[in-house]
Amino acid sequence: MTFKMKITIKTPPNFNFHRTVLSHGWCALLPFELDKEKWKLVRVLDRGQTKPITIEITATRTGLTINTSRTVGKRAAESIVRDVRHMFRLDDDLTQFYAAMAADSDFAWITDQGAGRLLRSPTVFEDLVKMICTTNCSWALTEKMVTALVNELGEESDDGRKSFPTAETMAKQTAAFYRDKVRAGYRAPYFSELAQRVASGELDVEGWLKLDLPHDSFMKEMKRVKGVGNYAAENLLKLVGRYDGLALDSWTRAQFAQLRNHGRAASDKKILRFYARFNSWRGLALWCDMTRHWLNPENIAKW
DNA sequence: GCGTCCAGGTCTACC
DNA sequence: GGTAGACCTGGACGC
Repeated sequence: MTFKMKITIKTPPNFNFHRTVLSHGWCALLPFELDKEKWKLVRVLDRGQTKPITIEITATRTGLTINTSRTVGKRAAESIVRDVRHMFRLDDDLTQFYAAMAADSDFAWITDQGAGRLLRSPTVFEDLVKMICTTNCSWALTEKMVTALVNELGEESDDGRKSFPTAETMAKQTAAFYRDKVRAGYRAPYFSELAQRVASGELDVEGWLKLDLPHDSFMKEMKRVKGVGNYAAENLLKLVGRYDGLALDSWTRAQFAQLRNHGRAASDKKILRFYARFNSWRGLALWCDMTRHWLNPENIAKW
């Protein structure tokens, strides 16, 4: 497609575009699309009352370049910059994290490479819905559910790509829709209930970004959403900037066994003990540790 | 092609 | 508070 307008953003000195884009699976879920040959991340952004806009993000030595699918005014451009800063965690202060990692020879590569910024969606609502789509199923099914949500309910951008549906749009659909069209199975009623709670204002998930609660209370709050258990809540906590939970699932347990326990299964307590020295950063330390090899050339080809 | 089994995380009922 | 079984899909496997 032809891009109409270019916006640039300066990034922090330790920012690593590749590590952030491939920090976890979100770059492979619509409305993100990754061109791994050219290292371009495409994203459709919801613009509220107006048509969604498609942006293409690439990295330069000192910043990000954003090409947009149409020319926009100053306010819209500022809003796009806000969304990109949010998605790439450009305003997260990781100073203490990097200091802790640099002090441990096994983890110093994280500081050296500027890993640890976990890509997120422009809204907590989108991250929450996607997180529920990752529970209790294969990654292929997660992709299928998210693709159906975007294709069935998203709004078209200038280039025909679609945005992620808003809570208001999702609230209008029945559980049968999520079961039959999205193939969400038993999660179907969870989606309609969640969307209705958010759309009505009863549940303010965007407020989680500024919510200052102890870990256990925060977990309790997130688990009030049906379909969110320990794994989903601890992963969501990472996306709002809290890293004290390990978010263990079958994949991370298997990875730990392979990379840190001579191929033998380890108890959750043992995994917790291993990363306990990183205190409130332990969840992020674990995730970086388990995904270090993702940027090896032979692994990039698999994305 | 069909039937069966299994993995995956959360919910609910029960102890 | 802890636990067993149900939930649902898709892939692997055997026939």
